[in-house]
Amino acid sequence: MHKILKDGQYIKIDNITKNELDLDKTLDCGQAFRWRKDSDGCWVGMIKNNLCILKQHENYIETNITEDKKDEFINYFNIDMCYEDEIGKLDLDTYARKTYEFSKGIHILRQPYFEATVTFLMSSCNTMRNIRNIVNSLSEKFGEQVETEYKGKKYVDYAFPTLENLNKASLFDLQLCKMGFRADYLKSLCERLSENNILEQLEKYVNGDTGKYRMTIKTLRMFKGIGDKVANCIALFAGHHLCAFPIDTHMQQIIDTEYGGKIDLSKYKEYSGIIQQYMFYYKAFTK
DNA sequence: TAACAGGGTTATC
DNA sequence: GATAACCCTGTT
Repeated sequence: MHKILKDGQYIKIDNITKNELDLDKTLDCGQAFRWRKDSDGCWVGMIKNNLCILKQHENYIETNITEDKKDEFINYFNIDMCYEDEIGKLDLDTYARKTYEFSKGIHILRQPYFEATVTFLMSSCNTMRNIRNIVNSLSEKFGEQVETEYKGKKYVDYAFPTLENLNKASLFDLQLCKMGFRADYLKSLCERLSENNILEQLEKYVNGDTGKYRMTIKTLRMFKGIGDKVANCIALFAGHHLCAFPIDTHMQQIIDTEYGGKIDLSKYKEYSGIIQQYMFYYKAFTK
């Protein structure tokens, strides 16, 4: 079992391999769109307002995270859960087992609600590359710039915009970020959240039971541009409702070809969302 | 090189 | 249940 140790002024996750937490897969599997890998093989990205630098080694993960930020780091990467124990123990059907073997190392992140909601609002009828361009553009225009230095190298990034700042943007400003028809959805989202920040309520439902999951989906679907698929993505990647099972065209294809058009999620216990991500990753990255 | 199709969906007829 | 809303990319 891994441990969080001090490594000079920073912390490192010790005794952890790619089988448990694989940064490449986790940060590039379509759940988050703002992380980038630099020329030294470090993953660079923002956790709230902190610019994080992470590097995977064979038996540990190196970070620039200080002790006082430890808890939110553990929380973001769901390091508090051992996937090899939990998922490895499930009695999986053949296809699910195959996708698990291929995709293991993916952790489901706990992303901030506002960021995930905006991100997946941008995802409808869109490609990963476009989504990436849009959220980066939004961050550069409306997010706070953050700089840091690690091992003699300077890093610059932008925090995801706050609701307050994004709400100042006009429809035209938003359209400059190349989001097309989704600009209307985003404008409407910001306006409604400014009157009554419903997402703060949903924060209280993070990791919740099925009742709270249903409430989360119902609430999210009240916004323009959020249907069942997008709501489930947000519930899974921000709300950490691991039972959420977003069905896009790829997942529908898998259900049709591998499960005869209907899939029984109960066999995955409370972890169907994780299995969904394994299947999605398998389909996206094998050909 | 220009033209075109289609993509991780939703809202609205 | 069909259709259109946009920007980008790959293909021809």
